[in-house]
Amino acid sequence: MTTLPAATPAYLVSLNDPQRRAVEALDGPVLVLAGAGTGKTRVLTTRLVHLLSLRKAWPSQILAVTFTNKAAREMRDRLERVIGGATEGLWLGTFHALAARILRRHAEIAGLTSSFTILDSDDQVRLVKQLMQAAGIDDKRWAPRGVLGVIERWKDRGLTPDRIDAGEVVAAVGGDYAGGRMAMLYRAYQERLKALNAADFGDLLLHNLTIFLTRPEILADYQDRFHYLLVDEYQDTNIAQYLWLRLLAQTRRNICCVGDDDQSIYGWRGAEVGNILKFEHDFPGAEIIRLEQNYRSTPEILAAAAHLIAHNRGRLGKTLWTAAGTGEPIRLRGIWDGEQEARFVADEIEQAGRNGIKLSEVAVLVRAGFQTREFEERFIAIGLPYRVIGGPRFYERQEIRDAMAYFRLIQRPEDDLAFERIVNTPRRGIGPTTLQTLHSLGRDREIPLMEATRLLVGSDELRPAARKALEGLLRDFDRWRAESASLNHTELAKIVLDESGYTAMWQADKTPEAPGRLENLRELIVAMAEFETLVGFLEHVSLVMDNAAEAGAESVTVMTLHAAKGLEFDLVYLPGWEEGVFPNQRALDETGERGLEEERRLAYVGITRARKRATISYAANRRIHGQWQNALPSRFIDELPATGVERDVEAGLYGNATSRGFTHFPEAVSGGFNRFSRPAGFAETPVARTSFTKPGTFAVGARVFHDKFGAGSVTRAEDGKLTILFDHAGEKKVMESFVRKAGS
DNA sequence: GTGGTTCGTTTTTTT
DNA sequence: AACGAACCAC
Repeated sequence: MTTLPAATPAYLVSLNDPQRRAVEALDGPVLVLAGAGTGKTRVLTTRLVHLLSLRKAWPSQILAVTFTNKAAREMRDRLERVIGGATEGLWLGTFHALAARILRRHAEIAGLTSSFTILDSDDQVRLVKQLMQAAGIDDKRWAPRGVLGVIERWKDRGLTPDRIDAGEVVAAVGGDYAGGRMAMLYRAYQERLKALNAADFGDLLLHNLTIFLTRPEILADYQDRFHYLLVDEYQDTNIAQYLWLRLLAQTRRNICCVGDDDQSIYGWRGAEVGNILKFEHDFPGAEIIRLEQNYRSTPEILAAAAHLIAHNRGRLGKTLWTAAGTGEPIRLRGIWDGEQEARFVADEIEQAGRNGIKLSEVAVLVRAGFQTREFEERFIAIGLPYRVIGGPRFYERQEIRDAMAYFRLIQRPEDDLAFERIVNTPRRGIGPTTLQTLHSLGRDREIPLMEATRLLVGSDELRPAARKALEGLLRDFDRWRAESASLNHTELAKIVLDESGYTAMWQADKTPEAPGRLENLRELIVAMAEFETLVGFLEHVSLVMDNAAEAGAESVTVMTLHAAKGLEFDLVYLPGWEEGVFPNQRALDETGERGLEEERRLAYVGITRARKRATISYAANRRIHGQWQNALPSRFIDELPATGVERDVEAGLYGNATSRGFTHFPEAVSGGFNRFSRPAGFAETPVARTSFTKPGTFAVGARVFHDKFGAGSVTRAEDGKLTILFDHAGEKKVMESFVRKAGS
């Protein structure tokens, strides 16, 4: 190593050699391969500290990207602790938050305005479903979620509809889904988003790419601005994110990516391990630094993890080691059924608690969310305090989204998705029929639903009850909007929830969840208070808000393996290591060998969460979807080392054969992607599409026909609104769109 | 338009 | 088994 400067800053002294190199290699491309528990976060923050204290760059010239808000928050907190409040101007955030910031500045280039909304997944699905129905595509044969999944994977790859149409991506995965009409649906979806002035999460990145590629001077500006780039969890980046980074780093080439190819577990949502594997190729002359000294786990835990992950091909390769002395062996337990497995785990944890282990240092890590239930039931039965991480996020809860829809609609009356969400919540007697009428007019005139409502309440088109309800709603919104100018936004929010009857709706609700929902609404108001404006708050909710109540009482943590990445516990329980469950059968079916390797990395992540002891278990019988099933031990169990693992399998679990006699299922189905290649079946039902007349078609005296009121004569015509004397229904005011020439 | 009943589905999940 | 969506009867 080079000679140390006279005064080595304190923050460098306690680093080990590779860590220090990773901190000090400020210029040029650097890839830090940081194994589990090797002090990655520390290196990242110290590097930022180093950059700033050497005055290599101002905070505003540094771009630091993370995946989760939690990671971004942690990094900022740690940084501020070391250097005080001087992080002002630093571009630190998630890919999506940073991309949104850039997109707001240049929204017009992507065909949006700077006030565009960011859709949540619920909005997305509803939108796709509508498009499918409009196109006459059966949404039962092809799940809207599936369609959305394909679109999102395309976006993950940076593919715009043009590039799909150009056939550039011959193997565009999922192109044959929805009867081969995916490309058309994708285009329609994007057009609809543009019309709504909205973007989904994928768009944030995708539009950034479009801006950078079509406006070189804007790209140059950002390239010039960011002197140093820092990227966390690089193994989780998708292609769009990779392209985004590459464009920004192209000129200065001061990019430092930190990641671990062995912990890449998000391939199913577009992450490309390839990005980390080909870093050297993309940035020639890149320095590769391996962090291999583990400060977390015992040698037994590391050996088990290493032995297992060695079964994967195409790794960059790392060998974790530790200075720590011998610990306990990994424990392996074969158990009769799932219930007894939960009993075993619960009893052990209870025992550990009595022996002075803090429950907050114990975790149960499962493959899939549904597996938590068995443990919860058992924990409740014996009174063991626990918490489940995951489940719906705060802002994904129904009541929060409903409330947000009200706020969105005040801010942007043309937000049709928000309108649809709350037009009949609480119940106002607005059903599908009325809604369809609104839609027809909106589509015909190309006006938002709110505007269509305004027109329709001035006519006799709607049933009196519906008309009255909508009139009231419209008045409410006009009033709220007027008040929003003078009132503070939390006050306004309270008024809206109160006057809309939304709060009352939940107060009247007798289900056990109702009180919790009211509590959440109060929490929402509290959260709002931290923001200056409603707009600022809306952005926060779409992009940044995550699960509250992280810390808390002394309790066992139950969560999925995915959620556990980045965390550590003294004692870790890894139940359900059975073929089909883990590795997950669907992962195997859909992505074959690649899927298997990702499952294996998941196992690796699981084991390496443990500081002192890892306990793996599997059950011979398990009830899945209410049906009892036999299960074979996971193949991963065979991949654990012979030494350092203590095996204890109940006698007679698998007949007389050992688990090894008749191993595993045949290899994954060849071809994969079986949900994208279903045989063609019955014909699709085309949806009847009424054709509408354009305004100004009818003059006084014209004979017309209306679906509801029958035939009649026009007595007055103005501005698309007609007064008609119907032969049987009397005189009515009617929107021109809803009548046609008599006899046609 | 609403409320009750049956039918079908069921990974992982951040932003 | 359990939840949500779709369907049917009021």
